[in-house]
Amino acid sequence: MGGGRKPCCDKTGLKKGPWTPAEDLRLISFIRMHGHGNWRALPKQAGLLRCGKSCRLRWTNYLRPDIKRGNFSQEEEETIIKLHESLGNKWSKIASYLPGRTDNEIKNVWNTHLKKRLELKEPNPDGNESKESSITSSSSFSNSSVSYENQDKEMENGEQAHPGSMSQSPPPDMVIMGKNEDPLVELVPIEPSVNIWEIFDDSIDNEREKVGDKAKELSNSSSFSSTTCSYSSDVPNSNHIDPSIPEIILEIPFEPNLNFWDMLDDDQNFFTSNEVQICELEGHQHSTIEEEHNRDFESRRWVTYLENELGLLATSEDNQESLTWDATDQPLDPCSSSDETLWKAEIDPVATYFQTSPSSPHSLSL
DNA sequence: AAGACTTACAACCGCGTGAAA
DNA sequence: GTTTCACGCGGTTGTAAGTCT
Repeated sequence: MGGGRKPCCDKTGLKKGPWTPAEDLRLISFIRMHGHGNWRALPKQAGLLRCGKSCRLRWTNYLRPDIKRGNFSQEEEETIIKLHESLGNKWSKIASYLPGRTDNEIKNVWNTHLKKRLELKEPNPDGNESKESSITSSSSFSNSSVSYENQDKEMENGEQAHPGSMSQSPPPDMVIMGKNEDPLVELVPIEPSVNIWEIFDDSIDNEREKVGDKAKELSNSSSFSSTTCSYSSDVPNSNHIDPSIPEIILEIPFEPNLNFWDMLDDDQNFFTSNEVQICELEGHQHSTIEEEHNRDFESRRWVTYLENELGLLATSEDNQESLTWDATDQPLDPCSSSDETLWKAEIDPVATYFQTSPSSPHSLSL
């Protein structure tokens, strides 16, 4: 055969540029349901107008559940510097020593911060680096830092780190860095990540629980997210699509202006405020357990709302069948009285969130 | 206040490589 | 053994956001 290298895919008609929330959602839900055994075929199966490469990149660099977002710690930066000394520009190799960090992210950090810092340091090795290093460690991620703190507190309150992240890693608060053969063995703290999977997991798992035979396997835990553990093992890495898993990702219209990332980024505030309103309406007290309960509830409702906004709920009969959990099944939560109206009324002001710019994870770092 | 400039990072592109046919 | 396919990697680019003047 031969004839030179073929392009990775037929680019005609394919979308390029920033991903929209709808695309993200579609990709996430598809991978969540079917895994990503074949990136080339994935966009077609998922109904995405992207090439497989683009999907893979988006997933591995941004949407993967074990991505740790936010600023690089001093330890991480030092690790990168050391590893770069010995490995050079082997970003993926370096990334393998930094759980939750992607090669792309590390590459960017190196090119934007660390390289410059080292260049600055070299002529004056005695110079104090603390000032420079603070550029990356503290400059641009205040919001996510706050979220980390919140999550830390939540975990102190007994909630486990999201099991979907770092599923292959040692205990969530600390991991042994480095492989056996490598001299670079360090302990690097792993911060819990701001994780949209806490939302997606819950909603999607709920759907599976309610419509599929897999339900019983998944729903035997009393805690909210513990059934969603070990994402990476949860996602089948094969081409096989389990016919028993209901298809729920089919008809998401592309809405480039939806900005659910902002909401996700802001979910602390967002959910809290709505939580307060709803619970005030319904006379709930704010015990810790109830807060968790309510937040989970709001998360689910928000996803429902999002799906509704995206047209996911009402586009195909099949989908509808599998997506009626919020309307036909028993309430998801004691707080829920199936008052979609109330929910929409509460949420509508937030809909303005959806109408600004295309989604950008930047907001995480602002 | 507005334009210019800089920074940070998501995304794209092309190539290398291993597996399968 | 050769060819093709698919994936992953590293370099580069585009652009939004932030800062400076």
